[in-house]
Amino acid sequence: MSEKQPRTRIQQKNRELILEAALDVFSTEGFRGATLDQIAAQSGLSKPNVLYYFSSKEAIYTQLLSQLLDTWLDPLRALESDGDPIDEIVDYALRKLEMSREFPRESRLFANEIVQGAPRILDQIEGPLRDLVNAKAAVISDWSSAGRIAPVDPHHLIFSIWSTTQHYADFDVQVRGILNPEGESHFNDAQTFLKLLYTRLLSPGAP
Amino acid sequence: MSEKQPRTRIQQKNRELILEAALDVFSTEGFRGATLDQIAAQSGLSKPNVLYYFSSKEAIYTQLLSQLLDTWLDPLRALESDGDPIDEIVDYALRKLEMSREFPRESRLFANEIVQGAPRILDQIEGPLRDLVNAKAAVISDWSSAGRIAPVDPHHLIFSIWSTTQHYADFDVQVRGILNPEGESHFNDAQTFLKLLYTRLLSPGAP
DNA sequence: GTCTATAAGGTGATAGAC
DNA sequence: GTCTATCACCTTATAGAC
Repeated sequence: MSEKQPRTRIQQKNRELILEAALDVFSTEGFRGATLDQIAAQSGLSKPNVLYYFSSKEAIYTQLLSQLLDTWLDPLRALESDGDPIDEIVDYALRKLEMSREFPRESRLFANEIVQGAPRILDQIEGPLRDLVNAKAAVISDWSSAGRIAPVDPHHLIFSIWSTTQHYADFDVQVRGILNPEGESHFNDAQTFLKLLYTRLLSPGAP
Repeated sequence: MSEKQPRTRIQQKNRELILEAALDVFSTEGFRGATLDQIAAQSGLSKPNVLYYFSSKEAIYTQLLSQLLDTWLDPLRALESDGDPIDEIVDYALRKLEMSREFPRESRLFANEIVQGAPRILDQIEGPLRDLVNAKAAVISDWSSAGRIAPVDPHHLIFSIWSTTQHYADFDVQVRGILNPEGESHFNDAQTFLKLLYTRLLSPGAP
């Protein structure tokens, strides 16, 4: 079902070179916009050589997507039902923001895929992702019922955390174009803002 | 500087047919992913005929982009300094959400463009968009200083409104894949959530 | 394992008849 | 204004020498 297993050290190394280059190219050009020429040039290998390690352009892309989705959901998996509710949710948002800072290419790869209708990853969304989200939404819902956080729609809360945090990776060009920072990072301000946003939203005693 | 002016009624009609079809195709495939064949088929015209009305594929795309950016910013322009601060900001968010509901293709067109580095619209972002955002951020900042809303970073507040609202258009496939609605709309829940989110964020008396 | 050469099909754009 | 035919280029993928 998966790609052939790498055997030698050089095979392993070259496969990683290709995936690293492909992440660069696919994340900024999308699947259709990327070319094997670009990936080959970026990886330092020849085009036929790239196709020696992966059977097709699509094989590289789907390999990237599937191995990334797992890591991408780690922050949500880490949301625990036995912690302090507001801390758990705020920390989740901050972990997601940290992912946008550290792995913007991965975020944009997913963004490209989803904006274009998720033709190659829809199954994963309606399966594993959906289940995980529903499980965590139930946890949040319990906190809400118990009065430990202000009443809130758990699914839309999760969507808002995704969108506000991934925005700093996916729309990075726009954010920087507006804030016009000469190299300085806006992530600290974003962090402060998001902490405030979700603390105020969830603190009990709101309407 | 712009395209040739349409003269006859049939020219006007065909140009609109093409732009409408192009919006469909570009918004789901991105610039590189879209083909003239698709646009021609979708518009009901032949491929050479499409190129009779627009000099190139790129001409269609840039025409779409520039005429859309203007409408896209209308909700922000409508934010007035002499209204009730919280109402103004919440209403702005709701207007943006309404745009996502009514014009998801336009939202995705921009999303595709920005995620891929905004190669054809960066000037507009660093120019008119930046100026408008800074002007409105100043208004919000004044409200904050006057104690009429809780202290908040105005730029990141605007970013969060963009991201949370456009998410329902740009990541529509994901949202529906998770909520799994059999045709029923989730926009009402989104509306309730966003109203809550920004009301709680901005109500004076928060930490 | 890596290369050059090339096949095979797609794609943007133009020519020229009507 | 619209069509058919077609060019020139790009892109994925394979063949086969080394």
